[in-house]
Amino acid sequence: MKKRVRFAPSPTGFLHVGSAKIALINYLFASKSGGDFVLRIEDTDIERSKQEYEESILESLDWLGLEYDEGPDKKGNFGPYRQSKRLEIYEKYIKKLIETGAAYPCFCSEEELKKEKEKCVEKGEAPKYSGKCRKISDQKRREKLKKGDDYVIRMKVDDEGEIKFEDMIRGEVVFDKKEIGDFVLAKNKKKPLYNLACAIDDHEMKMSHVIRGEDHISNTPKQILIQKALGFDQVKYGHLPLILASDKSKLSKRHGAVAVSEYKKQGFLPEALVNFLVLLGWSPGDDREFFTIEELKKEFSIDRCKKSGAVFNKKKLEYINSLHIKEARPERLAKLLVTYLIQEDLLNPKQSLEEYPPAMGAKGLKTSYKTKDGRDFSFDQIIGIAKEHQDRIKTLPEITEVADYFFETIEADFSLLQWKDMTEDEVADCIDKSINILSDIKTWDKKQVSKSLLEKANEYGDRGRFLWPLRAALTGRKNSAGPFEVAYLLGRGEAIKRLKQAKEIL
RNA sequence: GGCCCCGUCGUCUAGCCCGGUCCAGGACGCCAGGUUCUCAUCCUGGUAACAGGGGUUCAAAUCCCCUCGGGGUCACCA
Repeated sequence: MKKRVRFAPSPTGFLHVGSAKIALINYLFASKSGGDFVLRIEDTDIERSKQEYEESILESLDWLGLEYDEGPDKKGNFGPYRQSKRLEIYEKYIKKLIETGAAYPCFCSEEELKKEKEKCVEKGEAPKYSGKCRKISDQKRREKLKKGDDYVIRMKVDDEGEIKFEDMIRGEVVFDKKEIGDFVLAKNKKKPLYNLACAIDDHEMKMSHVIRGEDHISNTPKQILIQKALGFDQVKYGHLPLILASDKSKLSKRHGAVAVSEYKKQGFLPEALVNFLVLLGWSPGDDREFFTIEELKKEFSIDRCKKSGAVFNKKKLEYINSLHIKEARPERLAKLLVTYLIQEDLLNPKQSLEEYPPAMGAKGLKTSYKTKDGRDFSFDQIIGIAKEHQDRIKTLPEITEVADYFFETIEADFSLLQWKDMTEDEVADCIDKSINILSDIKTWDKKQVSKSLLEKANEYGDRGRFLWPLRAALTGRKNSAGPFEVAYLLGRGEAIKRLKQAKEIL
């Protein structure tokens, strides 16, 4: 039978990396076997659910590349995919549960319940509803209902027996029924609560497996009880360990960045986050660590998921990110980097209307760039910079620190230009030679620039005597990419200009 | 506190099911060295763990029991 799994976030916040991992595992589980991956929005709590959160969750999922087959913005045979649009379905089942006697209305006030609970806690027992309203006679119940008394709907759970289920990750898990108590199914017939809606939807949407976080493990017996009362087939469950903060507690906002969107902003690549997340609790069984999503789709197996929680280690994320940056296509990287360069004001985009020849009759928007110090800068140059820095940055925004000299005026003094014990004359001579070489190059391409400069450098016993002053004059920095590449990417005009400028201060 | 879950280097993990090949392998981090005009990359080496205690066995990280430790959950939230 075709596997069907779901990711069921509630739109009460941005997509948390922990939730993202759950979504990812579901996605991979489905992909591996050609099954379906469904997105269901659990917005039964209308107070806390927000449209903007739903949108951001969808956006994050899209960014991560976790495409779902069915969902609120996709077609599907089991919709609607928002619980707030499925109220009639729940109502139907609530009626059925009451009719069959599996559930009953409870008229206890919240204050009453609170007192009862306090008593339990005092006695050192687990707080549990007394079952008081179970004993109300049919007649009295009808009267109260007629009178319009406030009530909630509770599930009848006897004290006898236990609920067992075979967890895909943990093996057999057993709960004593007497620990559960008569839990609330719905605030009223039109306001279902989580466990009810979830159990019904998992059945109605034909889920074969439910893979979710460990924090749901204690909800599982309740949902099984509902499914049994309604005569549903039992779903297979799997509870994944939580992502932990460095203090080993559940990773939450107080620990720092938790939203997927924040990691996007911080300059992590989606495939890197995915790669990192999957490694939190899963391994292929050998020493491989680098995976693309496509590889994971083939390689992933739920049997290899660990039971214990894993600490979110940002250093490792950065490392994984650096690996994926190295692998990324320079064109793509350049587009991504531009955002950060613009943000830091190193680059300014200029959009202009581009008119095609009248015969083609079209117009388009053309983007060109100017550097902070007002020079034209082409997208090809940015691609070159991306290529040159792919193995120098761990996250995208670092580009503004390591490549700023390409975009603004630089300053170099003698102490910077000097290599070891070189004199001012020697430095000046080296710069003169560089200017001549660059001026004489016929075709300005990377190979030619490198070759000509390297030939000269090799004439020195210590290449640094030529290369260091050159690079320092070009970049104004102690640390940077190599002089050939920088000279080439800067362009002949700017490179020579910078060299002449360096000479002036000598 | 009740219930449930978990426990291999600081962290992510392999090994555990099917005891010996494990005085425990890989990765991140950190430290040292090499390559390089510099930095980064890259390469080499080092650092560091079977939570503890009992069993079972010729042999235990691996099987059993107990203890300890950590986490999750106990809503008319999801």
